[in-house]
Amino acid sequence: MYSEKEVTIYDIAKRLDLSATTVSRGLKDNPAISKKTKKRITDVAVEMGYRFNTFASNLRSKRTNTIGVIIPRMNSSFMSDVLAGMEKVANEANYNLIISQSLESADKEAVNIKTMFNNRVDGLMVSVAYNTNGVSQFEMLLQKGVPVLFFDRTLDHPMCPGIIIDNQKSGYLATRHLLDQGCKNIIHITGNQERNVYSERQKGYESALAEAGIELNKDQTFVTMLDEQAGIDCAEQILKMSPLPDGVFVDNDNCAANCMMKLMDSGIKIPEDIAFIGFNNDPISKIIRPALSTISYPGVEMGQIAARKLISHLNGQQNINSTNSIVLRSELIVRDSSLCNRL
Amino acid sequence: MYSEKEVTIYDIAKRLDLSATTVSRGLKDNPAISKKTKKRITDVAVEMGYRFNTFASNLRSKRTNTIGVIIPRMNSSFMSDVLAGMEKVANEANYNLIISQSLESADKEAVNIKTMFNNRVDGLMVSVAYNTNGVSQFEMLLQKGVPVLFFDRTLDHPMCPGIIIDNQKSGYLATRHLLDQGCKNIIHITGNQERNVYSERQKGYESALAEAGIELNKDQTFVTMLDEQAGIDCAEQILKMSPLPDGVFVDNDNCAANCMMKLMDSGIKIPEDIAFIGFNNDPISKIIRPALSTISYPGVEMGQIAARKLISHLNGQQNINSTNSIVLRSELIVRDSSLCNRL
DNA sequence: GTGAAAGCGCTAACAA
DNA sequence: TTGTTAGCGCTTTCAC
Repeated sequence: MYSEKEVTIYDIAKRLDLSATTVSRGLKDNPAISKKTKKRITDVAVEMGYRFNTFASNLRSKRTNTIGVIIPRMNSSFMSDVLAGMEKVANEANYNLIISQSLESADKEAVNIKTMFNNRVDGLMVSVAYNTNGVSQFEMLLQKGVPVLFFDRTLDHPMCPGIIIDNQKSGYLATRHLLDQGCKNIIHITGNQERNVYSERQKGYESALAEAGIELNKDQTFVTMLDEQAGIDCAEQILKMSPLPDGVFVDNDNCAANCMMKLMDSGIKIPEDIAFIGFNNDPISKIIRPALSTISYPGVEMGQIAARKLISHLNGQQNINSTNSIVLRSELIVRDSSLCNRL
Repeated sequence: MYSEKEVTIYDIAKRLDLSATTVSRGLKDNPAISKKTKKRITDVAVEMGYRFNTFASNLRSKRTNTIGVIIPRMNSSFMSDVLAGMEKVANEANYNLIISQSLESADKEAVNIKTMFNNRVDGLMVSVAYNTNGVSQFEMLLQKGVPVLFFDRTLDHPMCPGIIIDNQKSGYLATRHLLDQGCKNIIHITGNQERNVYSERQKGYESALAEAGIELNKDQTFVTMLDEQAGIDCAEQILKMSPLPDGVFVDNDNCAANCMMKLMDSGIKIPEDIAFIGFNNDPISKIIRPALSTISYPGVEMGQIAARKLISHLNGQQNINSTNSIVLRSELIVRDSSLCNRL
């Protein structure tokens, strides 16, 4: 496939009557090499069309300066914030990022982990798929001393810290806010209860109800994929309920938005008939009318902290196992979709 | 950093009293190796915790089975569709994807190209950054016979085909639709006119106006970043105009949505006072009220076709230079935001 | 169906 | 400040 033979440091060395080592050092900006020699080397390298061979380098040095990231999907505002945060920190520390999507499939995630493993990532940051089960797929990495860190959707593992928000408190705050508005019959649209983020929010929902002396009704918790279709499907279910709920707490803004629209299209008034609150503070929550109340989620910060934590471990500055989890601040954001004031 | 010594095919070979060659073949499922030997090899590999060394393999074989993708950002619904399409095709053909973001910066893009180059991608697919200038940064790849293909935001290069939609026609259709609704004073909110996608849409806008006998007013073309802030800024500019425009065509749905909301918050009625049409058919266009008219953009298909094209070149099935560009179908989608019928 | 030998391009360790 | 030597782990080539 290649039209010309590759130029190596040996070719440059021969041309300049130097050793390959010197050329290697010169290209790496090693302080042991004189300015003059460096310039000669880089000039000839450019002239000869030399390109650095990452594979040979990695093979020899056994370091890749690459960090793997596995996420469910990149097409959410939250995730791209996280990635932006990680990228910035990694870049400044001279690490590359390999990003891959599990597309919410545990199988695909396992394949991605294996690929990362074979590509010898120095460390791995993961937000697990919807249906991921157990932590065994990470053992091969940990056994080789490759640190694994979870963020957002975490798993419990003694070796792997998690960067999270207080999901239970957030679920409590959201539910409590609806209760404060006078809602008495509140639906929680959530995700797989195996995922910490969703089960914690459910706990928060339950504790707020309990505190208000409202009995928990399991039929009022909808476990879904939290995508657009789920929002529409839930709306249809809600329309069949009697009595109608007077409040809905959805663990995802996009899902909430679709649910809301479907209900409004069917003549339901929001917030008068049903109050709504979402989660994540996605841009859509500001655009939709009524504007969607939600819980803020510090994506950029989460990405930065995760990357910083991992890199400081890789550089030997701070062992990653010294922390179990880091909890970031999240906040209730009240907008029109929940302001019904029925009291 | 690694706790144990790495297991190599030699270790497996020694243990099984075979040669490294045989082990390599066994792991690769080479037909020359007997079923029984294969099983012994894979079993011992697992037992010993062997992991395939991609670097050594790539170094030796001079192939990476990796395709690079450089895009402005991943956080749009359109781009994640494209990536999903590429990923599927690449996966099936046994290629890996390395994805990186230019974040709309030509400098970062150039760095990414270089990284891809050093990582010896077999081919590269690019949608260029907002301010990319010229094509020289791709020459190093082309000189080494690494094929480069553009999609969406393309550059003109005799060696690099582009996968696009008919942006001019789409711009024409959008503008024409507003004219058909009786708009006579139409703003076009677009991006850098160096980018084909935006200049072509501007051409379409201009030709529709010309056809309707409306004189072009350069003040009615806003060149912006097309992001959320741009939408808000444009709304503020529009509010200062006298007379107010009666139609707005925005080259991006998200930008359009933010512009629309800002105008509505200021008391403008849509579509009665100002009709709106966006571009891309993002999910937000369906959620916003009034629902946003737009131009559909076949992201998944674009990704699949781009990947298929590149891979068939890499496999020697069809030379990539035989095509200059592939134009996909896009369509006008009429929703409430443009239905003002002033005629 | 299996093996021996060579070398991909780089850098670590040691030497000068 | 620069050089020598060796070897990272794999696959290719040729041989049987």
